[in-house]
Formats: sequence, C-alpha cells, structure tokens
Amino acid sequence: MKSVPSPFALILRENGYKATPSRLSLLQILEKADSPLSINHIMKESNGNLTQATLYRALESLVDIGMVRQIDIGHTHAHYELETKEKHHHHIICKKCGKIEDVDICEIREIETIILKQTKAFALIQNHSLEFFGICKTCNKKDL
Amino acid sequence: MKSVPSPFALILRENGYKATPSRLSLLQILEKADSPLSINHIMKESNGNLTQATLYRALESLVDIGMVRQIDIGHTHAHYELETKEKHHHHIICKKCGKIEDVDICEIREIETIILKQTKAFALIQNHSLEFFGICKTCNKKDL
DNA sequence: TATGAAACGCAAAATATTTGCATTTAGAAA
DNA sequence: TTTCTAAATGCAAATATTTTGCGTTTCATA
Repeated sequence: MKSVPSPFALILRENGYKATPSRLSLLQILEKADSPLSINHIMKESNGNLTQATLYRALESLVDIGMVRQIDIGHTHAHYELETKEKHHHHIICKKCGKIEDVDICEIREIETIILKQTKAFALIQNHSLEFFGICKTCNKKDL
Repeated sequence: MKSVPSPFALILRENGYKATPSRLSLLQILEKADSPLSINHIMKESNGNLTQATLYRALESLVDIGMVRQIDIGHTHAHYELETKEKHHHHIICKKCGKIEDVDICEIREIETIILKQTKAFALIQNHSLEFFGICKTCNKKDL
C-alpha cells in the first residue's frame, strides 16, 4: 500500500531536498497557523517532533527554496510563515500588544520594476519585506 | 563660554531624554554612516566611548522617538540607521555579498491610507519597514 | 550649586542561533 | 526489495545577541 505523497513533499524533492518528517511536520504547523510563528511557538506546537537544531536547519532550507518566508516583526527573534504564491501578503503589527493582521494589498512588484530601472548595481530582485507598525484600536482606547 | 547645543541635543530634550555624550556620540556615528550599521560596527566605531549595555539602551530611546530606525536586513542581528524626515528611504540588499543600496522611492504612505480604510482592528500606522532582497550585478556575473 | 531622576558602567543573566560529530534515514540505484 | 550514500537528525556544547541588576555618575532644572 502506497501513500500519496503530499504536495509539500513533491516541492521539496523538486528542489533537491528530502521530504523528511521534520520538514513536513514543520510545514504542517505553519500551514495551520494564521500568523507568523516564532521558533518557540513552533517547538511547542511540534510536541517533541522537532529538535531545536533540526528546526533551525529545516527553516533554513525551506526559506532557501521560498516555501517559507522569514519575517521581522520587531522582536529580537525571527518569525516564520508559509509562503503561498496565491496569498502573498504583508502584515500590520500593533506596537503595544503585538496583534498581527494580514495586509493583502501589495503593489510592490511595480515598484521593483522601477527600482531595477534606476539601480546601477543590482541585477534582480527576488523578494521583499514590508511590514507596518502601528496601534490597534483596542490599545488605542486604553491610552485615552 | 557656552557651546552651541547640537540639533540632536535639542531633539532629545524636546522628547524628554537627556542629551548625553553616549547618545550624541551614537548619533554622530550613524550620521556619518552611509548604510545601516550593526551593533558591532557601532561599537568599533565608537572607540570605547560606548558600552554595550549603554548602546542598546541608547538605541532603544532613539528608536522610540523616531530619530533612529531599526532595520532587518536578513541577518540574525539588527541594523540601525539615522531617520531623517527629508530622506525617508528603504534598501535593496544583495543576498550573496550583502551589498546595500538605498531605494529612494516610497509610495507606501498611500498604501497606509488604504490599509486604514480596510482594517477593522487598527487605529493608526506609525511606520513601516520595506526592504528588497536580490542579487547585485557583480554577484550575478560570478554565477554564470 | 544642589538635587533627583535619568543614564551609565560593569558584569552576569537571559535569549537566540549555530555548530561538531556520531547516528539515522530518504530515496536512488542495483 | 535490498543496498548504499549523501543528506538529515539528535544531542550537547559553543557562539552570538540582547537584556538586566545594581551601585555610581551625570544632566538639567530650580
């Protein structure tokens, strides 16, 4: 009896990486999440299926092939999110409570074209980060 | 004989912070730099005028009042840059060699307006991060 | 020029990430 | 299926980054 390979497994192999339980488990965790996750959060979520070192290494490979996006939301540690081409988006983060909301508009691709026309030094743009920092309505009320 | 207070000192006091040698020295270092600096780089540049703890605390206060901008260029440590209203800009970073170039266009303010119209949860946007990652022409040639 | 809150220096703690190495495993090939 | 090997893992230790406690010093106000 043969199990059907997951789409994740296929993509990994296409990119020259093995479809290991660690990577698949990590991808599943990110898939379920509705906001970028920290290392700590992923570790807890994994119920012992992931070692710290393995997690860092798995993230490195997934970021490398663009399946996962590393995001800086202003803490001293990174957050990670599944990168799905259909749902490219950015974030708005509350500076007080940390609340995160997705920002679906992204007109950045057009800007990238302009940048490449202007720059003398760069050959191509592969990706970009764009996060907004502000105050959510709840925190804003508390302040008054 | 009274020395003329630097513009930096005035801004600091206006914002309720003391104009200490540490902060002024840090601001001078950032002022001279032509790209975002790491903690290590600032420490070296300071020739012993700054302690690690003091530097971190000084950066915290300067970021707080918007004189300095913290930037994530994809390493595991932050970089810092002077934030001057006249020259708001972003960056493009080469993933291979780390070269950084300024990106002067920024149409993000318009996007912020749209976001605030769309969001139900956020009251205001204070700032944003936007960095582009790609390959510079030098590195691109090496690859062929 | 005296005073108190803020900032500093030092050294240690806490947090985050990376690495070395022996062992295991995915997946290609036989 | 079994064999084989480069890739991946687990563990534990190293390194890197950031924060903190606390006694001392200093800025800025009166």
